[in-house]
Amino acid sequence: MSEEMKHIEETEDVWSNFIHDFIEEDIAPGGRFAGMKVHTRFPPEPNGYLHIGHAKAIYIDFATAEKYNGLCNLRMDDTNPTKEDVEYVKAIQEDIAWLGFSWGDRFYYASDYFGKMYEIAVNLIKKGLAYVCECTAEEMRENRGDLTNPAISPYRDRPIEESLDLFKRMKAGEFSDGAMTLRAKIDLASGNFNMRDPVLYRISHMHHHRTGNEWYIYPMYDYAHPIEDALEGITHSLCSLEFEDHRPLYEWVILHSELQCQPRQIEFARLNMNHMVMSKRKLRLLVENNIVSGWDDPRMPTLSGLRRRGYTPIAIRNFCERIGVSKVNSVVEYSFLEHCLREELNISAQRVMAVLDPVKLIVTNYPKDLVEEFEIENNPNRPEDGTRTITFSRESWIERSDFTEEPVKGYFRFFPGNEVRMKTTYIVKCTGCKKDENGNVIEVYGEYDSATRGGTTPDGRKVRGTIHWVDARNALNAEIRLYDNLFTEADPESGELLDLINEKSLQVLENCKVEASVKELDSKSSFQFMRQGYFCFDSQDSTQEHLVFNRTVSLKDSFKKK
RNA sequence: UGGGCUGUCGCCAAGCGGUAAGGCAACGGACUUUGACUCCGUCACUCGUAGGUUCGAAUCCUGCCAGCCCAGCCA
Repeated sequence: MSEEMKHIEETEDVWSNFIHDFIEEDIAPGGRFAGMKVHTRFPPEPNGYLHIGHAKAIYIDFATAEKYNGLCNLRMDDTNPTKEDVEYVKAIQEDIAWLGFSWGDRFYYASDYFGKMYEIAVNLIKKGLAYVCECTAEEMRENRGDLTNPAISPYRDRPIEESLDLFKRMKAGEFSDGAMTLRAKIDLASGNFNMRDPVLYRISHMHHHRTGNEWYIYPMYDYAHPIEDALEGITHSLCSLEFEDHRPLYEWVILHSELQCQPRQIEFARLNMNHMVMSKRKLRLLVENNIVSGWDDPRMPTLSGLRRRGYTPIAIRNFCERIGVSKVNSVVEYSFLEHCLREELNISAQRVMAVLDPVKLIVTNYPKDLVEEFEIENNPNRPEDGTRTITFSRESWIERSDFTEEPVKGYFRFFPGNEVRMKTTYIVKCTGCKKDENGNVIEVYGEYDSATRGGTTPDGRKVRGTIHWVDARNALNAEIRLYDNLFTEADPESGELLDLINEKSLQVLENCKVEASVKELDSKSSFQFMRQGYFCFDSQDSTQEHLVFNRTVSLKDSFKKK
């Protein structure tokens, strides 16, 4: 079997969904796109940062093209100057590239096609398929009819020449915003409101981030999108479910535009997740009100926020792949995203030892001036990642929760009389502790067994507990930040903005102790924090004193009472 | 109320007339120099519901029920 065949077989094993069924039907002999290369597009409006919900759409658009050895374009859908800004364009490109998808040299703007769209509109008027309407927004609303009554349009039968003249003058900027619109002449009685003579063009004297003040009229999504797709030779225009009702209009525009390419629109359900808010409007409010530090605040569900929180592109892509594609309005559990990260980090993350809540351990029978070096693997799952050297001496920092005076049944870490393995070094027997006047443990004492170097037991005795630790002589003091989603489960869509903030989404742990080797590791690496989960450096603020604990990965209590 | 769409395990999701894949979560257990990871086991006699067609239905037909989307000069 050739590599290519193998690849195809593998990808087919991974997913199969209704979109593929349509595509396969289309590219099969005799199909709508027989013999053509599958061509998709991802068309964000540059009015905000991309979030995990967009990742699903990006994945579907790009991975579907990849699966059929086709192409996927990246296009800024910038047909509404009142909402868009260049600031977002770069961020969008960066996030998609970060996910590992490439649009090659096919980066476009809808605004590139304004001229062609205008020509097509003129032609529509000439064919009697569009007319200039002078209804105000209110009149339009009043005339729209309702579920059972058809719409009314007083300007519908305006002579072609008159519409042509008016439309040209609209373009020339003769009329003020809202004075008139260009409308398609379709069906005022349609049960589908999108077909009740939809607006094709509106007047706006606003400055456009790319075309400046060249245009006074801007095309509506329903008119612009099919033309953009057709001009780019898109075969499959994949979008979310709320556009199902727009498909007849999409097809109407394609048909009457008389363009060569006739793309097929296919809709899928957008991503919903518990514990996360995907509303761009709300995310923007958080940023504008400085409730978060920016779109890339690690508590945000944006791709840039998730990136700073330690998420990797592979984890997010795997997630998108495994949630599948369907037309069911579903809510994916956040734990599934966490799983995908954990799964990837377990393979790729470089390990390092750290103590979040330190208490000192003194090995009383260990020579005062002795320092021993040990080699420890960077990643037990991947020996090729090599080892690093750590030191061990008389005093170490251990986790406060790794010692107790009164062990519950099943507890097998430090308690007086119990032996514990300090990872990679020795087996240490707990001999007691020292407390302050309030009864808080301030030091733990133990005696090591020099015959157990490397953590082995020559006599074969079993030692169940193995703990992580950091040499007190050279430990780095660190502030570790635990990040979680900004939003709570509580009714994210209806609550007030401030009510949605989860105060526990950022916890700062001071006085954490991290092993000295950290300064030599790449600041973009993820690290596994023993027994607790993973943490990583914040790629925006990667000083050695600032580690970001990846809260997304299991903070569940690892010790279960039995 | 008109139009469109959807209902398979707590959550995703295969299935396309031949007798319910898989993943997440959960729960047992094994293993373990991370109580992690890994592994192994349990977890839908049933596919929104009521009928019908069929030797046979989650899959076809009909009715009903539930949910989502649409009356922006937003996308």
